[in-house]
Amino acid sequence: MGVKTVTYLTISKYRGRKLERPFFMRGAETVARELLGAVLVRTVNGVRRTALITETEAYVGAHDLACHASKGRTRRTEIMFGPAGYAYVYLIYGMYNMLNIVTAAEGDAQAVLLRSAEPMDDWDADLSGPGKLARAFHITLADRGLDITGDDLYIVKNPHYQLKVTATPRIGIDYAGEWTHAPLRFLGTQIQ
DNA sequence: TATAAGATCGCCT
DNA sequence: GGCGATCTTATAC
Repeated sequence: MGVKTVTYLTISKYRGRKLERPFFMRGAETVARELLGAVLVRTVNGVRRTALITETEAYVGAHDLACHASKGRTRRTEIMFGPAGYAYVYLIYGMYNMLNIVTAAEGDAQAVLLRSAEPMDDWDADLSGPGKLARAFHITLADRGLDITGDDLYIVKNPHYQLKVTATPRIGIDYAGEWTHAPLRFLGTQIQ
């Protein structure tokens, strides 16, 4: 597995359209691919922070043994069975929050994990991992169920701006049997 | 009520 | 490359 060495252009005047609920009401794989090159936006400590999404993973439903929803409909996974466009946040290893976005139809427990991003607009931050990304955007368990199409946390995409997409197996799911090697992790690299 | 393990990271050698 | 931190969740007793 190679180290990411691509340097992204700073797009300080990035403009795009805020993603509304229908965008998320599709399969997690499609949403995960199309989120590459989109921009995550949140105002943290009074400062508007933006980051170009460069790595995602799709968790495609209760039949996906890597997906937490494969354990069934529990208090933890309840949000994933709900409508699309809301945050599924959980704590891993006792210290890192993971930011996911619920996708697909209500009752179909799919979600996309945001794994890494490139800070934009002169923001000096390391967003090169899901724990670091969530920490920098101040995502915590208190944000479970947050509406991703609302005013607090949202995503903007310029359909004319595309990244080259590479698919690989997902990280850290060796327990997932036949699903361990499914190419559902997506990396976006700049097209020259 | 108790226990084991986890969609990670940072520090160590 | 290995390992410890730290706590929620699911599952077992």
